[in-house]
Amino acid sequence: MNEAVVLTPERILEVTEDVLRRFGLAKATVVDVARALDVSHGSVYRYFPSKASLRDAVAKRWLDRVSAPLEEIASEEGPAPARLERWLRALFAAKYTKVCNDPEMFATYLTLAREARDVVRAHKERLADQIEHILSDGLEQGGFEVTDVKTSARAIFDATIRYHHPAHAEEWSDPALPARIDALLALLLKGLEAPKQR
Amino acid sequence: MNEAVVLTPERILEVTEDVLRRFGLAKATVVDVARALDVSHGSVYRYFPSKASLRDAVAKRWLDRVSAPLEEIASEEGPAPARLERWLRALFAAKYTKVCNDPEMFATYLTLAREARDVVRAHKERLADQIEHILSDGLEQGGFEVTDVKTSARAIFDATIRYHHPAHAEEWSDPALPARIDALLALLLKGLEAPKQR
DNA sequence: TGACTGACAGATATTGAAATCTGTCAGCGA
DNA sequence: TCGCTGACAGATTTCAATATCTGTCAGTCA
Repeated sequence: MNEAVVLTPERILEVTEDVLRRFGLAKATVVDVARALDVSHGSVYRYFPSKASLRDAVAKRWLDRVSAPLEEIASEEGPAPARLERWLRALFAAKYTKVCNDPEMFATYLTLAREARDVVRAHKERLADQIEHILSDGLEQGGFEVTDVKTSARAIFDATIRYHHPAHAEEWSDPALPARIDALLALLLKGLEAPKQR
Repeated sequence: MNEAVVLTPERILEVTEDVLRRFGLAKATVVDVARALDVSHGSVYRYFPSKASLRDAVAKRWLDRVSAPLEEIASEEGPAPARLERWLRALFAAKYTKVCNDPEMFATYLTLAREARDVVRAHKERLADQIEHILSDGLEQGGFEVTDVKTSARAIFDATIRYHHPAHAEEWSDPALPARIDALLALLLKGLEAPKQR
């Protein structure tokens, strides 16, 4: 199944994701991963110093797949308010889609992420930076009025946490979800908005 | 220790809290509670149909001790914006104080609350109603501009969830917490604010 | 009569011995 | 030389026997 290709971190990560999908987080062992790769488990330790570091790397891959497409939106041209709204909705949709399509895998990654605290911190910072970038554009364009871009970016991230943090995923099945998101986004965008007249 | 007083639901709840504090959630049994009350465990089942219902009642008591003082603030007189800010800060402070003073007991109640889903739902609704009341006052007074009071109340509740939902308690030790709260509240209050001039 | 007891059945938790896993490393083979 | 193997020690998990707990109810006692 796995041809005699060179062993690389990348290949180990791919196979690890596969093993996690088939065995589940609790059952998946380094020995399982090694078996799927047709090597001894000692070889895996040549590339990842511990099981924890392997798990961290898997978590990072997963989170990067979330933030990469958002980076696209953040660095687009055009009016910042609409772009911020699009960016936030994309973030919510990405998380929402993941839970709906494969709740089991979502739970796996959630537990993984809980343990990979540094990886998650970096991910959050990356997202906050993207918001910050949009806010900066909005300031220049005159559409936004904010005193401190960095602080406001964190505030936006925090204020929307209910719709992107996995701890609240259970409540995303609420049928009133779209309405609640609309209300929240309207409130936040109005809070950022520069006064129209004077 | 426990005199031959009549057995009441109230007394059972008090003693149950005590037992939870001493034994911890995992170890506390109905038999322990009965022993502390100097009755057989069968007697406890006369007042609470199951261990789950006893736990629910304990969770409710705990949550009521949070919402009662907030009710005070919500029904005060005076300008709504300042009152909303005070109400939210009181909510954050109540939760924050609980974690800091007795993290173990906080963890116990957190687990308890996770299982008492109906009780928690009612608690959240009660809080949202209080916000709604303040927003209504603000509408009348002309300080707030909102299209739907109920929806906006939910949005405020959701937007501040990071600072009152126990799932995020671990992150409340961030030294930048006060600054982040200030930024979030400023953003939200600006979002609710009625335009000053025309 | 009605609040309480205590023995009971079935469900759940604990425990300790056995199995498996993680992480290391000396040595093998290309 | 360099990547890999496989055996090993100590840590962790599993599993089945045992103990404890939950929820019930016929019966006691004030």
